[in-house]
Amino acid sequence: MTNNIFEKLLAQLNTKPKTAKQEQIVEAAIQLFAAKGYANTSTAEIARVAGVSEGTIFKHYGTKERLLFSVIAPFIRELFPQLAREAVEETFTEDTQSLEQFLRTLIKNRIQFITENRELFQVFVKELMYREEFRKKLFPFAMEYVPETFKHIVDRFKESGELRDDIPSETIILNVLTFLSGFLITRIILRGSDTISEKEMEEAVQFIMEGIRNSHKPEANE
Amino acid sequence: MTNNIFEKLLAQLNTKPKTAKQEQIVEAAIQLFAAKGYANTSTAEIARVAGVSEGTIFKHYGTKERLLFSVIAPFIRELFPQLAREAVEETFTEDTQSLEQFLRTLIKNRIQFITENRELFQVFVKELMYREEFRKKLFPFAMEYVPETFKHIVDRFKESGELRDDIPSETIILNVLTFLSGFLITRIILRGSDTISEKEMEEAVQFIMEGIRNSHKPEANE
DNA sequence: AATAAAAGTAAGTAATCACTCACTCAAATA
DNA sequence: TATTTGAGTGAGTGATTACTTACTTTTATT
Repeated sequence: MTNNIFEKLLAQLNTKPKTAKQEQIVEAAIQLFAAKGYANTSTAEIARVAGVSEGTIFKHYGTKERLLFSVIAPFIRELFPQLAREAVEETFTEDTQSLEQFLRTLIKNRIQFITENRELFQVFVKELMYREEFRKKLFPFAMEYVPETFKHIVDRFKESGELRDDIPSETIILNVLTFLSGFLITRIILRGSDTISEKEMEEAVQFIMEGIRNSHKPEANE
Repeated sequence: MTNNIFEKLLAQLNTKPKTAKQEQIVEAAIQLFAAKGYANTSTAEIARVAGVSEGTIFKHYGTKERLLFSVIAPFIRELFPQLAREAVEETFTEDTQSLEQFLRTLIKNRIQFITENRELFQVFVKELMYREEFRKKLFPFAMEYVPETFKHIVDRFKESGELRDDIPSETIILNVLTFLSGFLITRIILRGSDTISEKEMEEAVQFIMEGIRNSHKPEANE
């Protein structure tokens, strides 16, 4: 059913020549879906906000659901493959010196992208929670590309001794991603921040790097 | 509008003598809200699953929204005040010996509670994302009780030298909560786990305690 | 047993939903 | 210039929505 729609949309992304009204529709849809959620937004309201007839929406997108995927798909394409390839390569060659610097740059890069596309991120996360088939499509996708790209970087930092080698690389990557998803969801969605301060990002990097234990003072001296 | 509904429900929680049909309604609502989301679940379907007339739902709860809050409110009451008071006191007196042990016990305690009430946790998180007024009610509530209760424990572990004292207690608590929310959301909601393994919990505790940096080997020896 | 109050029901209601259809119009093509 | 094509329209469509109302049944009180 919904299985191949997503893939088809991802494939035909660049071949789409949008009309002016189509752009108005997409813009209105993003805004309304982010604010009220997909299920609570009617096609009539989208048409009204877009300044377009309701029929026009269905002329172009066929169903309400296909409009949703047309809106989300480009965001996902930018979020993940870029994360896994371009952004990493860029960051990695730029600041090869230290793990902490690499992590800091990468995190700031992604946080900036997401805060710039806050509404899309909101729509994406909310629908991710409601749609199992959507998750099933995306998890292998994310769980293949992301660790694949990070694995050799993690391994390299292990060899340099900067990264602890008593924990499997997969576990390390998973834990960092877990913290980051918590960070983004609480800040962008729950708190509704439109920006995240340098200080808060720095605290996050610190936490990922060091945890909370005081490892500078000797422990067994009591 | 919805402002005092939540508080009223929280207040009158224990004074409610539920009938058999009321319990069937609540059970059906939890199940359906968790699976399909509040907005995608009709009162007709709840009535059908509960084996009850649709009118009975409105007899008892008045509106669909009040049914939702009747379902969520007890969960929140158990999740937060217990977290902030009973569970902490219990854990703290039980294992006063080490920070790591305290953290481990507390985390396992909360993870167990949430996995035991997975459906309610799903409903809670999803609605939290869609309802701003709901968040505004809950954030002060959580941000008052939780740090208040943890503050003196964190301070105590700082004094004992087990917890790093170069970071404000509030930041430490916030970072731990951020990781935990990410942990629970990705596992319970996105991955849909019905249980979380001992191993995975242990890895989470490790990450919170130590981060990812290798602090055992000397860094400046190259 | 009589009465009152509460619990439960089934058939409504108006409003709203996603979506369709017959149509116009403008621009490209022949 | 004649014709085709695709964008755009707006008044529909039946289905579904949350909720109401008039009524019956069950339970509690005296």
